Amino acid sequence: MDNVRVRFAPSPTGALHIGGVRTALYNYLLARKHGGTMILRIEDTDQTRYVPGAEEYIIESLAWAGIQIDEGVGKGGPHAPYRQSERKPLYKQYAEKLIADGNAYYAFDTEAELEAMRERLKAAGDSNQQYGSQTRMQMNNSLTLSAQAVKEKLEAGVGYVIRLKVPANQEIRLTDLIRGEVVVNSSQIDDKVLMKSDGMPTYHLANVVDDYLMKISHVIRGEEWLPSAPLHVLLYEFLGWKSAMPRFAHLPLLLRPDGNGKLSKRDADRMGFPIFPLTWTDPATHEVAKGYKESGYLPEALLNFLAFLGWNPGTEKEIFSLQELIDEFTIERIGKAGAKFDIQKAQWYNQHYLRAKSNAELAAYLLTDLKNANVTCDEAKAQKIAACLRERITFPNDLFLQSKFFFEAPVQFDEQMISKKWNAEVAAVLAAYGKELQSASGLTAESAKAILDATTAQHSMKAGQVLQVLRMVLTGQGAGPDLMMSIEIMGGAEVAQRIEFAIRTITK
RNA sequence: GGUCCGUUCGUCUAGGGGUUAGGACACCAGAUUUUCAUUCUGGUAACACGGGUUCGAUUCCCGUACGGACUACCA
Repeated sequence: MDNVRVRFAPSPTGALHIGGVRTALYNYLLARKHGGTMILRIEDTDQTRYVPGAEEYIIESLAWAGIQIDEGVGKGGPHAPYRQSERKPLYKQYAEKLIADGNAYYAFDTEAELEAMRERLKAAGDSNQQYGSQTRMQMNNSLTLSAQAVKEKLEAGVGYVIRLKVPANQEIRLTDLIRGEVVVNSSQIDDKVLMKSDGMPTYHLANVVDDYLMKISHVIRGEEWLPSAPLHVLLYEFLGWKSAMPRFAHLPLLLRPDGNGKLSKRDADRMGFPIFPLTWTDPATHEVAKGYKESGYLPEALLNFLAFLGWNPGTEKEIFSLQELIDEFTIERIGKAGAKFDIQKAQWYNQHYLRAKSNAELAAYLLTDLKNANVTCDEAKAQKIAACLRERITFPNDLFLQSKFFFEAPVQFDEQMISKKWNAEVAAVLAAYGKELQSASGLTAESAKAILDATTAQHSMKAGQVLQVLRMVLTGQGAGPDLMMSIEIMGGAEVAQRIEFAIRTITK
């Protein structure tokens, strides 16, 4: 496959949905696999829905995820500009060519007239109330008006749109790389607006024109576009670009985890997982939606997870680096059915990639959190903590959460545990152990254990009899990482102090 | 409603005319771990339904059901 040119073409109406990230990823994988070009085009033809900051957000999100753009907004390239609003003057000539060829027409219908038409058809029991071959001759357009009248309206500045004149009863075929051949009868397609009354093209015209001009080889987009794909095919035909038409691949949708339907922000909020790659603050409502990044997801984990939502290599391997994904990716192996979004699997991937990191890398996460909490800790200690916590974490932040007891001595102890396990004998052993540790030099997990064994033996006990209490005394918790390692990290003096405090508060 | 798309364990999926229908996540159990977690071992669990075609269908075809997308001067 040579000259693969793909585009990710979001519209800046808000934060980038996680499904959009997957669409971008698949585009990117195909581009990289074939040494092609990944283009970012911003489809901002709807000026009323423009959200400030959305474009920057999209660019930052892709950058964070590791999806690199070769050409496009924020990057430039031979087909600049890549923002459709800036390409506005370009589109009209194509619409006019369509009119000149008799494939499109001016329409002057007001909103009320359109509404009236739909009502009329509905009342007549018509199954589809569309502006098309059945209805266009009853409407207010350049097909029904005299050339003179049209000219006058245009000159008078009467608002108009340009509509595609979709032929009646004609089979339109397209080959979708994922779904095979799709056939639609043109009578099902309405006379779509190509140019809006504000002079902007609609998505349909803009995307076809731009894909052609930008020499796009593959259009990989969500399944929600499949119904309008035949319309796009028609446009390529009318514009005389049939031979240059890109190949289509309509991706299965990302579905909500429970029940059915497209994954939405509401579902994500309700179930407590992010829907956006980066934290997004809605400029209008100031509502904040936490992102994957801020929630502690690693980009490599997210990408691996996303890649497998609708695609798989056909082998049993599930862990893929971005490069491996690139090497293995093929459109043919993309599934047809929608995929329910399973956040647990995402967490599993995250845990996996987190564990693959070195203690030094994990320590860096911990140190950052510690610093934000105004807790001082040296690198060596942080690395030791990372080492004993690394098997227990899903997110970087867990390191901080689970290591709190290292920096903060417990102030109260579980009543149940005390009443069950605490007695004078245990207190005596603990007191003796604390004393031993205080004087022990070069304390390690091994020596801490040896001393514990010796101390308990002196009291005719076994280590197991006091370990749970010891953990409670030292950490305030009933469960946690290896206690002897924890003691090594805390140091003899600190341990002794905590034991002393516990004896004082519990026996009182 | 209409059009289009889809349907293998709870979830992501592999597979494909004859298989003990495979893996992963999740879940459950056992082992290890003094705890929890990890790790290891094992387990529960699926071809939506009905007709064809065929010696044989989960796989191919047709229906049905169910689900989804679309049906704007939104993308």
